[in-house]
Amino acid sequence: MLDIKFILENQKDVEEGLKKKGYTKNDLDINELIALHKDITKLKTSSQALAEEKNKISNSIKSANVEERQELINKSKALGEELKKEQEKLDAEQEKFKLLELKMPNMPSPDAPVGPDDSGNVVRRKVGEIPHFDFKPRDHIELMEINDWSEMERIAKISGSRTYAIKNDLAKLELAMHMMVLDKLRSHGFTVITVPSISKEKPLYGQGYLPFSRDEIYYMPEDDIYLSGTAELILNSLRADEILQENELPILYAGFSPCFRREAGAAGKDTRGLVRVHQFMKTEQFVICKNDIAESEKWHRKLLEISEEVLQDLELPYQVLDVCTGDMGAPKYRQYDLETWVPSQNCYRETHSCSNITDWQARRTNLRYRDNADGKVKFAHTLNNTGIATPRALVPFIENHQNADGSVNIPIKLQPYMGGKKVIGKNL
RNA sequence: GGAGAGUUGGCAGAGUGGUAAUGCAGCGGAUUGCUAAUCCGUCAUCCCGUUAAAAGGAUGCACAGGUUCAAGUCCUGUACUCUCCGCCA
Repeated sequence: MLDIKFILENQKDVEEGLKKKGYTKNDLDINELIALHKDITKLKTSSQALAEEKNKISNSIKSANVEERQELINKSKALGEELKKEQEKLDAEQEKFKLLELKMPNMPSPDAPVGPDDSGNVVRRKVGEIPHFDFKPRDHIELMEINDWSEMERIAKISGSRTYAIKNDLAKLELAMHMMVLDKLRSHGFTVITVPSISKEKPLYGQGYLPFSRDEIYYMPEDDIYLSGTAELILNSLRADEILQENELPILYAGFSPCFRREAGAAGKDTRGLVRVHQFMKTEQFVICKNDIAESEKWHRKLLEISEEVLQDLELPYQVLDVCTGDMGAPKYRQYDLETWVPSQNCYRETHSCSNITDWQARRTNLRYRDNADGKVKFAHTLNNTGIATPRALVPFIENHQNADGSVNIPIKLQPYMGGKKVIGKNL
């Protein structure tokens, strides 16, 4: 959500920002928004004048004598009727305004690459060496089969497509990765928190999932409840409607939760294996900081650095993608994706997504803090990044670390979380 | 699932249908000076207005309705919190 005052004062910049994000006038016309705002202001002024008059009369009734009293009551009643009509008009206009306002994307950073879609994304750097195998490497599905690590076919009959069941050391590995990342985040000052995977509707608007991508979300009508696609949803609303003290900031959360996605738009993509499933586990990094672009950009770099560290600890080759304006989602100001090398696909696949949302979400959740310098109440900035998401992260992990016999090496940083094991596999 | 109690500003906490007390914290100012105290203003959103302020006004007591000239206060519904009972990993 953008401040209407900002839109009024920077109309050209906002139009430019919308264009960069790939919006046309048909998608979203800010002139419509501005016209509505003008109407609303007019209606407010006239209805407030009416309310003022009515209040004056009402307040005089108490001390009026019997003769005057009935006349004043009648007058006030008449004004009340008039006011009600004005109010109804105002409410209708405001409702329209709100709907439009919720559709307004965040303005992209001037530093973000400009492009229409993922073709405009820019690789900033590649880290780690792509492995060269002196044997024919297996893909993660074969590796799971020969090591007795999964029940993919059986579980599909029970839970449907895009689900997974993994077992033995691979199941342990999944949890070990989360434990490692949670410990790392704790050492960086994050508060470890496990959060629900169910949510009411309002937080989805707060995050900016709605009104944009309803198709992606599981909904349970009997309870009017949604399944969360990420802990970001919950963490973003955890402090909603609060006015924090500046010295409480930054707030750093390391949130762990099962995550659910319908993958409605992904039919045919990644149908086999662990890359794209309806239910997964994610450890999420979430930051609430001051309304200061230098400050939130600092945290943006920090979050990216932490997830790069995670991939380095897991000894996985990856690249840092600077996501372009047309490919980043509506809430984002700047977005970096980390893509990790997947040998069987001979390409990098997204495993982390690191975003600076500035105050766009905080306006939607009404999350504010009192600034120490001027005592004013301001909207906070929020940021989020993946810590680790499984089972997707297991795909590059077992493929990159595989041996000729199908066993998989465990990097040294992860070994403590695997009971000291250096290698896992059936024949060990 | 059942019974009862509750929800007032950043926090604490009054409020019997007639302009939301008071204290603490924050911010601004004044004053005295001795490391702090005192006093005044401000301290949720919006309108009008202004170079910027000030002054003025509207709204705001969990949310949504209703009754009334007038609702924090009365009525209805919903959400949430607490206590007890039931069920339960």
